[in-house]
Amino acid sequence: MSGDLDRRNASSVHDIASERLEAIDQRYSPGRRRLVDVLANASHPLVTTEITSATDELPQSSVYRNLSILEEAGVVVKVLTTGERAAFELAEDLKGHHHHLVCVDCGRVIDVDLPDQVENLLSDGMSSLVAARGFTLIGHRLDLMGRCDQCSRSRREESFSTSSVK
Amino acid sequence: MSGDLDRRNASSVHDIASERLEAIDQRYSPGRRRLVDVLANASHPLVTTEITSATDELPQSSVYRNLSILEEAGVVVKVLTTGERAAFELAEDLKGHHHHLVCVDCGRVIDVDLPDQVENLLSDGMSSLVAARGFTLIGHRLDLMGRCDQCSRSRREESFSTSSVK
DNA sequence: ATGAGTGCAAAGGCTTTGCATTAGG
DNA sequence: CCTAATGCAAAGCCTTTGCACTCAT
Repeated sequence: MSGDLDRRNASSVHDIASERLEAIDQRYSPGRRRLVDVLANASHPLVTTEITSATDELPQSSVYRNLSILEEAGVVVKVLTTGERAAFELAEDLKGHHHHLVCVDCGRVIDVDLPDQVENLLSDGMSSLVAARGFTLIGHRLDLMGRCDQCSRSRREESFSTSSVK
Repeated sequence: MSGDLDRRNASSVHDIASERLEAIDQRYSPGRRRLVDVLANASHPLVTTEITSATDELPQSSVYRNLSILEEAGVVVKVLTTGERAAFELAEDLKGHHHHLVCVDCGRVIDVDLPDQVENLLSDGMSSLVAARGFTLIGHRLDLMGRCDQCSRSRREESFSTSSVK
């Protein structure tokens, strides 16, 4: 289901992005290419502020506008993790199928891969279950929620200083 | 990990909500009770507009403010589904552990339960994987993405009218 | 009476849109 | 040349906040 698509090299990402934009009559402009570049090099979904600061030659409006177009073209997807601002990453078939490991305290997100066994269970294994609800299964989104080392540590320190208050 | 907690009856939900608010020195006011009621009767996470229309005796500000307090108390959680507005549902231990079936076209969300086999795999089975990344596993969030009957149907109709354009 | 909770309205912040300018085909 | 893409600024929309009023303790 993923396989060879998981190992897109940098150039093919741009090629595909270009193709998909063409498919909806859009150009692969320098600004859009820049956005794809930034997202391709990120190891986690980026919120708009991260994107604008990483590409500060691009004005906010262009970032938002092009992100929206890239999303429409199926090049990027909007992902929602901790509950604050929207974040973006490359579409699954460009970035490779993966999941997120989210720190419930600081909101940090790390990309992770799951064993094939789990992936198969979540794709093939669930199709009948969703069919019973009148749905056709297309994919899944799994976030593993936890606490990162750093946050675990500061939590421990807190417990030391404050006995039980707050 | 869930078990008996999964079958909260209506009264215990309010009892627990009351307890948790007390725990952070907040009252279980009528407005807050109303919000819990609405969320308890929902079969899917509600966006704020759904909540305000369901409880139109409550002004927006109270809805937001109380939702925020209920969240702080651990009575409700903010969930993010398709990528637009924030939605709310009762906390896992009040509503029971479950997952979401999301229509990628219309954004409709339905609550679903997964087989124990899958749940176990996602909880116990993944802890070592996340530990390798320096995380302590707390839980998981799984959305099954698909297309609902209704959207599948309108999609088929589209294909009839337009040959391949757009 | 005293403080929490409420409601209205205004402010805030992220996101979108209008419009004139620039650039690619 | 003509349309798409860009940049700036203004507008929009969801959400938060200030402040006075009401209710419960």
